[in-house]
Amino acid sequence: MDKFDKKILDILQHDCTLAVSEVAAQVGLSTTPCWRRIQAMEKNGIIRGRVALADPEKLNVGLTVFVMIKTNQHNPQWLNDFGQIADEFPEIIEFYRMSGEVDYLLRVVVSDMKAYDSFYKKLIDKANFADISSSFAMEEMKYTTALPVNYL
Amino acid sequence: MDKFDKKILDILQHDCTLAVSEVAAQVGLSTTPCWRRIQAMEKNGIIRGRVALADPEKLNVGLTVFVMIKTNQHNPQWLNDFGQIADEFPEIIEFYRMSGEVDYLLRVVVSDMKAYDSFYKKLIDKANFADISSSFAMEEMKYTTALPVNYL
DNA sequence: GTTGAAAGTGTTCGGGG
DNA sequence: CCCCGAACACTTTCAAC
Repeated sequence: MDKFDKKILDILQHDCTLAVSEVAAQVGLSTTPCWRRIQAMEKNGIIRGRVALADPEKLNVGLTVFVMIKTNQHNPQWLNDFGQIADEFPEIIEFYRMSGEVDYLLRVVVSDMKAYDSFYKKLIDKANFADISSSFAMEEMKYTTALPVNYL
Repeated sequence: MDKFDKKILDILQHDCTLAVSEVAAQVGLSTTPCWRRIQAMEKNGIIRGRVALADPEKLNVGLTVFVMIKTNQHNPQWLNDFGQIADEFPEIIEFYRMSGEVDYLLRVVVSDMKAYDSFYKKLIDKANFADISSSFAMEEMKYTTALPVNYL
């Protein structure tokens, strides 16, 4: 991972529709080596994939809710079960196991409060929690899928 | 947004490297109308862009921290200033204005605890907070950029 | 909506320095 | 690392149904 790879990755993390020749020009390489570097990063998994990003408002999922969950069943079985449940809900787009007070944190996207209530009921119907609390996002100030490349 | 558009969008949200002909086959359309639908969704902003996704571990930003912030300056000026500060930090990849107890929530990615401490110091140096607390993610159970298409 | 086809562009590699 | 170049695939349109 030299500076060329970092630049290439930074560009592609913001826009992957660019032609390889265009990327090459921006980083100061010719097409062939630039293309080879991209191939390499795809092969070794640095680049996980390329996806289209959709507009939440236009998809009618403008409400983001963070759900903090505490459990009293701290075993692999429960964790595994809950992981599968989370996979079934397309509304759950992020899901972390946490340290500290809260055991799990979810980011959920729905259309509105009513839809969230409906989601909430479905969720607690499927899994058992010691405690669950919801925090509502009023505004998305920043959202990027581009990871910083300067910790290397 | 009929069922064809939903299917197309769902596919592209998971993989946008597919050829239009491939997408068309999967949704049960021929290439031309499928291509037209994609163009339309790009034009009206349903599709915001196409990006490459990178692997956090391999980029050395495997530690996700959620930062909960309270302020005592509830005015547009402070909000605007803080928004600009957040933009300057590539470690801040998500940033929400919240309702309830917490005023703002950040998702921050860094390499390790030491790097987070360094980030933390830089952050509180630039902005003034009434209260700030950090929650650390132990494990990323689920992360997807694909929004659900069934709230339409 | 469909098919088929043409033209332009980018990819994906060879082989050269 | 650079350049050249050729084969191929895909995109992008158009015309006709």
